[in-house]
Order: sequence, then structure tokens, then C-alpha cells
Amino acid sequence: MTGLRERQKAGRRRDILAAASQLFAKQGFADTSVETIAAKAEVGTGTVYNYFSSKGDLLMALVALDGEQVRAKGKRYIAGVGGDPATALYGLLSIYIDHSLVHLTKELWRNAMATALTQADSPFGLGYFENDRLLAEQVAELVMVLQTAGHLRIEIDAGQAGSALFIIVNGLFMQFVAQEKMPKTLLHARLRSQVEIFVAGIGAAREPQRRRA
Amino acid sequence: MTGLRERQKAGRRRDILAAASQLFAKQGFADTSVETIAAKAEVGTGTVYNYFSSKGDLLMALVALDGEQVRAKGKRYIAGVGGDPATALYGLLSIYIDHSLVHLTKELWRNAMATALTQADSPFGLGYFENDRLLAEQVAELVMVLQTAGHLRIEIDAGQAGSALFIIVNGLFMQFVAQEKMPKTLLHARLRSQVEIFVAGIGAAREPQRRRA
DNA sequence: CTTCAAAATAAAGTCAATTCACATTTCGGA
DNA sequence: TCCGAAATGTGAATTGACTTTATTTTGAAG
Repeated sequence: MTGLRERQKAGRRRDILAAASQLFAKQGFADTSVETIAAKAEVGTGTVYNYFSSKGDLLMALVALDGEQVRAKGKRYIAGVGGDPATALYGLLSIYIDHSLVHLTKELWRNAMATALTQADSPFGLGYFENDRLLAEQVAELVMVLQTAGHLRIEIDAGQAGSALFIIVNGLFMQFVAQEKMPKTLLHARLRSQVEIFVAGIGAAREPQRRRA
Repeated sequence: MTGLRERQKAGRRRDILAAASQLFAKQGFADTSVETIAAKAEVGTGTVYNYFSSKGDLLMALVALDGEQVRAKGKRYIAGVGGDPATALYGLLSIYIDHSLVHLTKELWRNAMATALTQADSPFGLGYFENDRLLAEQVAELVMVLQTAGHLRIEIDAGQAGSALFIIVNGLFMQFVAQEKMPKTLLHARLRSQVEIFVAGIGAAREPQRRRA
């Protein structure tokens, strides 16, 4: 199982990822060449491509690591959640936002998203969207918890609601990273506002809506 | 004002854009080189860069043209809108979706979005996000119309609601273009579902929410 | 009709991601 | 311990976007 070959392979992979992580953080994505990463990891440039299918893939692998962490944080949050539903939901989505800038800069996020889009079918491109799906699922979990506690309407499809809420935070986050100037406080304010609207609903009356689509 | 020189300049710009449009549609973005576009437009490659700062800029210019058209369509729709609010909103957002694939393929949208992200500060990158802003504003307009008609709660911030609704359609659209396989019918179904949830709200009771953030 | 400056052009050059043909290393079996 | 096959490493070669430059074209103004 753990022959020399596999250990070396895992080690090299870690080395490359570590080198990329440091260089991206220090110099940014655009100003870091694959050759530099290879040099820092003490491998040939071709070797990098034996492990990652593109420079963007390398970045997405780093994003994936972050994804695992944030899902773990979210899980803990849900376990101890309390208070009114809008605040509870906003709290979870805030975790996603706040965690996102711990290891990655706006520029890295922009490039990660761009790569995920253009290489949506590569292994890590799939991983990127899979992470989004898992986060949406986690939001749906919280919705269910709140439904069970009687704080949210039980007849709402938690999956769709979770998906919508996640899309909102993701969309706002995208606007945030697209504009280097935009402060995180503004992002939070908008998120808070939209979550409250989402919870309250915009409809004038509740009954006139169809039960289901 | 309209000297021969300026007309020629505008004409050349159109030629380049037309050439790019045809080649992108036929061969896709990645497989179309700037040199080919220049040849088809009967200009030098350098000339292309006198008009557009990058290959991605060229694509975003095409997207911008589409943006104007879809806003015009949306405006006409709002003028004649009727029916229940969820259907009215879904109708507008459907227009955006349906129009999006008339001139552009999924692959082109992926690249346009990716370029907009990585070159968010270039003229056309700004244009891309400006178009998004204008569309969100248009949704907000419809929200206001529906509020005035008594179909939506008057105390809701139409701007935030419009922004949230647009972010939802945009996010779903992004998932749609990211997955080559996903059929448009599924996109519509998800949109319909999420719009209905958004209109109805997920909160168990209306009063417990704060009035404003 | 001459002059001028903006704009176009082609060619040559830069740069960095990605690929590829070949070298090296590891592994499993004799 | 030794050998051939398969996996992996390597850096030089390729590719295409983009830039630069030296030169030419062409409206526009006098």
C-alpha cells in the first residue's frame, strides 16, 4: 500500500502545493510563474503538470483545502446555533465569508473562480463546484434544523432554500472580490439585508402563492 | 463630428467585432486566435489591440451588446406585466435566461465571466459588472411596480430585493453554463422554485423579524 | 497641393503556460 | 541480485497572446 513510490509521490505533491501557496500569497497569482513554483518545490516544471493539470488547477487545489476547513467550521456552528432564524442563517453565511479571506486574497479568489469556470470539467474544477454544492447542502441542513425548531415554515423545500441562500452569499462574495475597493463591512451589510428579506419574504399575502410549482 | 476618419474607425471596430463574433460562434473562444480574427476582419493583429485590450475584452464587448438588447426586452416586459407576483418576476428573469443563449454559447459565457473576473478593472470588465448592476436595477423596478400594485409588501427595500433576485438568477445561470450537460429546462425549474420561495419567504411568522436591519 | 499627426501595418520580439520526447527511477518477478 | 516494464521526472521546444518598433497610409487643415 505505502510503497516508496507512493510516499514520494504524496510528498512531492505536498511540496508543490506548499510552494505554490507561499508564492501565490506573496506575489499573487499572475506574477507567479509555474517555473518559479517548480524551482521552489525543487522539481522540474514538467513534474508540476504530472500532479496538476494547469496553474489554475493548483490554485483550485488550495481552495479545496479551504473548503474542507470552512465546512468543518460550519458544522460546528450549526451544532450550537440559536436565536432568531435570520440571525442564525446570517451567522452561518458570515462564517463562509470571514473564512474565505484567511488564506486567500481577492485576487486569488478571482482567479480561482475564473479557472473553475473555464476548466469546469477538470478534476479540481469539478471539486470547486462540488464544494459549492456541499456548502449549499450545509445551509439546507441549517434550514432544516430551524424548521424542526419551528422557526421556519416546515413546508418549504429546504434544499431549494439552502441553495438560494448559498447562491446569494456566493453572488455577493463574487461582487466583493471583483471590486478590490469594496470593504468587507459592506458585504456583510448587504448579506444581512438580503437574508432578512429572504426570511421574511416579499409577498404581500401568504395564501395567494401556489403551494408548489 | 462625423468626419470620414471617425466613420472608418467605427467601421473597423464593427468589422473586428463581427469577425470575432462569427469565429467565436463557429470555433469557440479557445480555438480562435487573435491572428485569425484580424485576418478575417482584414486588419493587422496589432490593430485589433488598438480597439480592444485583450481577446477577452473582445468577447466582453459582444456580451455588452447582448446586455443592451436584453435590457430593452426586459423594459418592454415590465411595461405589460400582469398576473401574480411570483409569475411576473419569474417571467422577467426567464427573459434574461432565454436571451442569453441566442447569440452566445455556454463556452463563450464561461470565458466572458472568467475574463470579467480576472480583468475586472479593464473598460469592458467594468462594463460587464455595470450590465449586471443595470439588470439588478431593472428587477428592482419590477419589484416597485408590483409593490405599487399592492402585490408585494411596500416596506421591502426594492433595491435589495431586486439585487437578491438578480443574484439568484445569475448564480443559477452560472451553474448552468458551468455544466455543459445541464438542460435549460432544469435551470428554469430551479429558478421558478427559488423565486416562489423568495416571494413567499421562509419565515414561520412575519412579525418576529425586525422591521429593518 | 503640401504638410502633419493620428492611426494602421507587418514583422520581429517577449513572455509564460503547456507539451513532449527522452532519461531516470521504481517495482515485481526470475 | 538482476532485468524489463511501467511510472515518473525533466527541461527544451512549442504555442499563442500580447508588445514593440520602424515604416507607411491617409484624413484634415492651411
